Amino acid sequence: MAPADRESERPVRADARRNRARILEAAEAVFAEQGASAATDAVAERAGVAIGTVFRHFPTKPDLLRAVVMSLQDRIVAEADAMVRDQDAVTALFEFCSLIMSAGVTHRDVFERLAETGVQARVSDALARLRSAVDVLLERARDGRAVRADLSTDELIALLAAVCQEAIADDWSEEFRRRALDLLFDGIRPPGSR
Amino acid sequence: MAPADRESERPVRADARRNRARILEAAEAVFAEQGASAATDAVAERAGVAIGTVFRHFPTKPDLLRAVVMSLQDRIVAEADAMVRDQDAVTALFEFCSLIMSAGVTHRDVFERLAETGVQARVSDALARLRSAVDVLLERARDGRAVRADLSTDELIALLAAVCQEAIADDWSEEFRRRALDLLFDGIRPPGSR
DNA sequence: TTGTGAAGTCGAGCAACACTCAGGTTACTT
DNA sequence: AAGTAACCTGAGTGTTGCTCGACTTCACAA
Repeated sequence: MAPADRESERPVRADARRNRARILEAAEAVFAEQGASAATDAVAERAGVAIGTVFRHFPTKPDLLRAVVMSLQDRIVAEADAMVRDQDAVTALFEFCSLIMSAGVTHRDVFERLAETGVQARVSDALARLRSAVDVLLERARDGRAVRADLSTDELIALLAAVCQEAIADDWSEEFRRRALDLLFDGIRPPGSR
Repeated sequence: MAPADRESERPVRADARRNRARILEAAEAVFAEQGASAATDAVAERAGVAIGTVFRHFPTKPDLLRAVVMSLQDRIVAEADAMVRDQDAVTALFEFCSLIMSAGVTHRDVFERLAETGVQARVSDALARLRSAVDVLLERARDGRAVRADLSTDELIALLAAVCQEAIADDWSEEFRRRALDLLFDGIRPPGSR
């Protein structure tokens, strides 16, 4: 019998893990500089590995691009998640939405260039990973009568994602972003609460 | 002196115009079947012309894809434009938004496949071409006290485009689409008008 | 320490694709 | 009918995503 079948899988070799990280880092830099249409060779060179290694870790180019997006989203998600834990006010939901939009617009150039090659960085995906956090915020807001009672988490996420996505795509100014959220929230508020 | 300098450009040759139309038609069919990553050869073959001809009319592949999108949008825009002229009720604005969303979702598969190669079929572009129509509808709605007075055409277009875009990307059901519009409009209505 | 095998790396090479261009063809003008 | 510019053709070029068999390195055990 195998000595240690914990997880039933052997641990990833150290050099492999190191190379993976290097490639990801290089890819982010290269794609940010030259756009998503940059050749994979460039990524390999910058990472200090051969082409084959890149394709071993990320079998296809979309896979690599997706990984870059995920790694970016991870940071945003972590940031948003931390914020939720700090805030306790009823307005936290609004602030949260505002933060998500700002974060998206900040990394706009990278998302934009990635989109050129057909890799969508869907805001709704990022928000889906924050579903439990949104749930908490929404329930608190409902209790505080800050939003209408019949609003579901799915609906909130969908609308927020929609506005966010467009804000990124069209590079809305901060003023315009705030105005959009205001309009959105006025519709979300319960009747007669203005 | 030139005999007829009307437009100062010679008319396009008949065969060229014919070929352009054929290529566009073929491209729409091929991309709908095989996705936007289909080779340009396939389009040329289907259109019954040589590769060079395709690239003469559409110098780059994104150009071709964009042209396909434009031709699709043209139909939707025409449909929406006709609707605006017929309707006269205050609810026309809502119906208009509903139509735009439906049209987008109907052609979802084509837009989706085009997006794979990085060609965005932006709803906001289509709406920008309908700006004057939206303007009319919005003014009517404002006069009828159906929307708040401080809502600008740009804001309306931006929000509508955002929701539409997401509806297409996430393939919202008709029920969900209606719900989203309801939420959006409740926020657009003037204070105390529910 | 040293042997062993699997996991990882390497990079020349292949296939597919976007795009070019020199030469032949066709549609308009006079 | 003749001239000419626009148009079409399709083999060819350069680039890119990806493969694969030979080689190397790590992890673990004896």
